[in-house]
Amino acid sequence: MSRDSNQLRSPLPRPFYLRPTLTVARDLLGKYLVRRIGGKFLVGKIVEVEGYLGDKDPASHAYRGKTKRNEVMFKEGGHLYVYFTYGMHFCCNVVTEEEEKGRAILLRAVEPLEGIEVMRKNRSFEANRKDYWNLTNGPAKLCEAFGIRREMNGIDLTSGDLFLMDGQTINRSAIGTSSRIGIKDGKEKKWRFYVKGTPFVSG
DNA sequence: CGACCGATTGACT
DNA sequence: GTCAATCGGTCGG
Repeated sequence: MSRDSNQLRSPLPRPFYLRPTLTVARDLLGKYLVRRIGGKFLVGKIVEVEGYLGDKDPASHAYRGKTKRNEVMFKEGGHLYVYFTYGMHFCCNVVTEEEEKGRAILLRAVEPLEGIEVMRKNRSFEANRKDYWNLTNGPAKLCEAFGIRREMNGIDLTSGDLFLMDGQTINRSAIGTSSRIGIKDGKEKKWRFYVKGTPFVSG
């Protein structure tokens, strides 16, 4: 990472998130997910996301309206929605568009760039493991690597110590599109986006 | 209230 | 390829 990008470690501004969800989803590819812990940083380049479109989308947690569990999805864009699933895993989403839309983007995979030793510790990797793409190539894996847990549900990504920042521009031709993974309803919607040709995507 | 099951992962046949 | 882990949300009675 260059010195310049170190100096530009500031959150993406609110308007970035207040746009159509699928536009934001494609634009998230190449952006950096950053967590500051004391003076140190965990950084990963986003390489895979999925859009979930609220009441338009039977696969979305927000499909049937606001509940205690999904209320964060109805906040203004730029907040973090963390949910608990399968009795043991956390996954995180970026809320998009204006308040009450219930739309969000699931972060499915990042490429580790900085703070890899901390990520290995958070993921309980054995010292001899060389397959470090397995640190963050799944929605629950990246949450574990970054230490994202229940108590971070609802935080504002435009201020504070967990945020997204500008990163690399991904050419349109380098973006792959597919059905979303792990859902039953809404398979016909091609709302998964990923960077082609990297070993850091899930699956 | 009980039964079912999930935007997953890792271990194992 | 199959399957258990593990628990809170959701839905039917």
